[in-house]
Amino acid sequence: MLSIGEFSRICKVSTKTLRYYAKIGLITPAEVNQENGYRYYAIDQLERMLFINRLKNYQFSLEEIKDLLNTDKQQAEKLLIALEMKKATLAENISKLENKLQQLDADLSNLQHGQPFMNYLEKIPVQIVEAPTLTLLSVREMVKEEAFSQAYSQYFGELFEKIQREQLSIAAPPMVLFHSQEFSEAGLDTEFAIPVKETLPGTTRLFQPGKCLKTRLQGAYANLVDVYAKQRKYAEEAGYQSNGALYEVYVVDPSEVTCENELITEIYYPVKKQ
Amino acid sequence: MLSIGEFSRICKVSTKTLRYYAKIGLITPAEVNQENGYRYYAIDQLERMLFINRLKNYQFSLEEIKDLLNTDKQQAEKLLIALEMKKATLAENISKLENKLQQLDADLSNLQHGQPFMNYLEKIPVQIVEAPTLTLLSVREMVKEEAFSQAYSQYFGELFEKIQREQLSIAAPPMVLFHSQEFSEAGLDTEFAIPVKETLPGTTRLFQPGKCLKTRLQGAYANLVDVYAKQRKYAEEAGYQSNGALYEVYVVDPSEVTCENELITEIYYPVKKQ
DNA sequence: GGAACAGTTACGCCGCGTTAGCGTAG
DNA sequence: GCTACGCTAACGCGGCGTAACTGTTC
Repeated sequence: MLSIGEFSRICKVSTKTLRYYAKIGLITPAEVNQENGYRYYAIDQLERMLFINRLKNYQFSLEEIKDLLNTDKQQAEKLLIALEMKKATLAENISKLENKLQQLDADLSNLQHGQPFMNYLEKIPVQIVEAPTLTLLSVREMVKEEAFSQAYSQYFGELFEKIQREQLSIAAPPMVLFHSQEFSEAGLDTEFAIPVKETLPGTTRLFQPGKCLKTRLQGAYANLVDVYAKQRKYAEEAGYQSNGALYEVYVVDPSEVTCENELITEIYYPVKKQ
Repeated sequence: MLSIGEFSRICKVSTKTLRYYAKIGLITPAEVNQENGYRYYAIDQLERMLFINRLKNYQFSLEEIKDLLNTDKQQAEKLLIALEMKKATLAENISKLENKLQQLDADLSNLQHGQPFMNYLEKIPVQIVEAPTLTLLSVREMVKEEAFSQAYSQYFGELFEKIQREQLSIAAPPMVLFHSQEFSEAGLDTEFAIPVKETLPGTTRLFQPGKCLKTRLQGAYANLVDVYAKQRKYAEEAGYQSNGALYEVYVVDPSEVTCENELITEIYYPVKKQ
């Protein structure tokens, strides 16, 4: 039998943590002295504790670990699935962090070349254009932000299939319209669209954005927010106001690009004079 | 002037978050209506908000961000330093995660080949050996766990320098002795040592571990804990008890290795019969 | 007059660390 | 009798989300 301190030293887990784990039922000492409440752990419990540490390392929550430990029997199966899921999310986290690191690096080199970090809004160019009228083949759905990239591939996949089936011809790169500019938990009212040359009543629709603020963005989608802000600011200063759904044109397809810096996106913000 | 909702939509920041930021003084609305308490933000504040988002993305805490925003004047300098530090910690985090991913993958493939994940303790081999007597050149310091790898390079660097200066000859790979097996905030009482052939009174010391449990570990240091546990268990079952400082021999130098799997470490646990 | 928006206060989340105040083992 | 170790209970942390209830704007 090991006292909580001894157990703590061997596993490199603080006594506070051990008491906490006992409280939440993750690992309870093999024996508790009834008189003084002292906890005593069996040597065999080391294994359980190490297992907990390992899973914790893999970013499992204590709740998940408890669950995995409690399904004693066919854990092999369940554990395997859980590990594979964790592996996926871990890999995802890593790639997100790598993107951030890349961006940070870009910002750093800007700064080192004397570019003022804070004035980037000034440098985003905005044009006023008469946007071309288009015929769109589209689907419109409520999409949550975190599910956007998944929705993107799904809906454009469907649209491209339809284009092939109906033997339509593509007139311009794919685009997305945001009908609500709300930022709510329900997600955004989003229309995925591909401009086509043909007009099929009931299937395609006419899109006439009219006068727009237009910005061409090179680089990661994380910079889109900057463009939105810049366009808002520009509109305010030039006496324009919003006139319809904001839309983006994906000039370079994200799936055909190795580095985010190669992405090119055009942002259109329909406006009218106040 | 933008209402909190409009501001929220443009920056993609929830209103709850905006109110929270106002409370902690990170970004306070340009104007607050005295009658109804409504917050109104200036278009110019977009820039500050985007800056906050960017830094948050780079893993700055709100406290740090506040600090960076408040040093208005020479922020360029300060910002640069802060960004470079963040870059370093970010890179470090990424590599830690990559190590975890690698380990997870190893565990997964073990599982898929029918190796029971939970029984790894059984598979760690323990020998009983009469450990050789050595002459050590060493430094002994209190080291916190998180600072171990830094201390490792620092102290072994000093020791190697000394060996060159004094023209000593190395007798065996470097090793580390843990005199306290306590796991406390003060750190561990750690002795970094290199076995040498010469004996210099007052400089080197004799080390006679005697009978030891010995385990050779191939792979990441994260697995060391498993070995400690296994040796404890083995000792208990075989009727041994601890007899002096546990020590590790770094057969393969961690700085000369690209992949953690190539590491080889020997763990010695001095014991005597009960 | 109702929907959508605004406000406040208070509590919850995770995974412990940190007092504070006390009893116990060796 | 001292020191190291053990106990409990309560609060704190970061960064908000959520709930509950109320008031305001359009």
